[in-house]
Amino acid sequence: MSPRADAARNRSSLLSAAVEVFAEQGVDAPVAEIAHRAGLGKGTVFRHFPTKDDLIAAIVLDRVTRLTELASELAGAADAGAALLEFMRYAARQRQQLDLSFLSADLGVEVGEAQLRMSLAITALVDRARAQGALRPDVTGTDVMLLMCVPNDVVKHVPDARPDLWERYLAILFDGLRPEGARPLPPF
Amino acid sequence: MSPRADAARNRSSLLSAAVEVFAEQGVDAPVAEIAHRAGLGKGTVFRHFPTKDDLIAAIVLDRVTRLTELASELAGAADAGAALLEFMRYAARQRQQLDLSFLSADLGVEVGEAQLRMSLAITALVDRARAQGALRPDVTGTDVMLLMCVPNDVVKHVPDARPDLWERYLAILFDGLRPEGARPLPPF
DNA sequence: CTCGAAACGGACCGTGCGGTCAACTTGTTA
DNA sequence: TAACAAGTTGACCGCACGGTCCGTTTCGAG
Repeated sequence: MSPRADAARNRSSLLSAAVEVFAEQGVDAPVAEIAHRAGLGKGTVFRHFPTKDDLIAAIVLDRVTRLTELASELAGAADAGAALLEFMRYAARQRQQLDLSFLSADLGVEVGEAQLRMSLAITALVDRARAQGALRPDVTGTDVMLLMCVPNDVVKHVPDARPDLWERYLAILFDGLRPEGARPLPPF
Repeated sequence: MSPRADAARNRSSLLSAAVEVFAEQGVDAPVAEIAHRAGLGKGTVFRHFPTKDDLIAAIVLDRVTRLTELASELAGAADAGAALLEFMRYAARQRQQLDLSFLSADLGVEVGEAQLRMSLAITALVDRARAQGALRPDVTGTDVMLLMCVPNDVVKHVPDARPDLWERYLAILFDGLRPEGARPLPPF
């Protein structure tokens, strides 16, 4: 049986509302607020997502999937270094709109598998960029995956920052990933 | 009137216990746990620190002050670049032991002033390093202050990481701050 | 040693949250 | 349109936390 029409509509309303509310108030925002924003009752939220973490997981899954798709598309670009930079820009923009850490906090197996797929796609991108000499030889896909959240995390600490301030720190970070003048790295 | 001897002792026990507990469980750890760890009653915590935030502020104040002192000492070093790197290493180690963000979250004026003093000391260090050609021309003290938390924040996302993994990301970051091969930075 | 003030302890209170449930409404299908 | 399953609702529950309060203990000055 496919879900009832209104149920499907409400589910997606809830997801939109959750993204909005989490963006404004952080993930600690009460579930009731999300329900209200979607014009629904609190019980409905729990009908669609048995637990608040399940709701968060659904959002994270969507975002991780998008990132994976972009990384895969970019894998064929001629200039892998430029492609990687574009990927990191997209990730930063996505994270600027809603800051959810999708790395820690084990949310279910489904998200875990999606994270793994993303990790693979990023590693492919990084490997090509490194092979083309756009990255220092000792940097890995895992490094990039960990570092790609940095620009937003940094900017979060400055109040009233211009919305594109993260570009500045992405630039510094990316210069640190380049081969020019790179000192050998401590081991993983 | 100076405080009673046992009161002073208990106050410092509470601070130690709070550092321990916050390090293990994060700042959301219940106050009762801290009291228990110090072998005291919950009421005693609130006698010394009217609010949980006041307790956190006391810890932050201590750590910011230490950083400021170190930065001041290092200001006279011959190699300002090396001095700055050492400063960032100390900051990372301190933050590894207990991860408290002392940048956001306005904790009282006292902490605010201490943050300002630290900002000044770091800027002095950075200015000297830049003048010596150890840093790219367009990087500022504020940049470094924002970025010095990065290595720990990154490592936080990887479970079971070797305790000195932050060194790797500090190295990448610092290479990004160096003048070699630096692209011009987007504005502040 | 005495005694008052300072410090302590932990039962207690209010609040806000995630999650439940049983009565009610609505979409769908035959 | 009848009738049932699917969906919705918001009052309700339990819990955990920050903070209060007052009876009790302890320090230390005289």
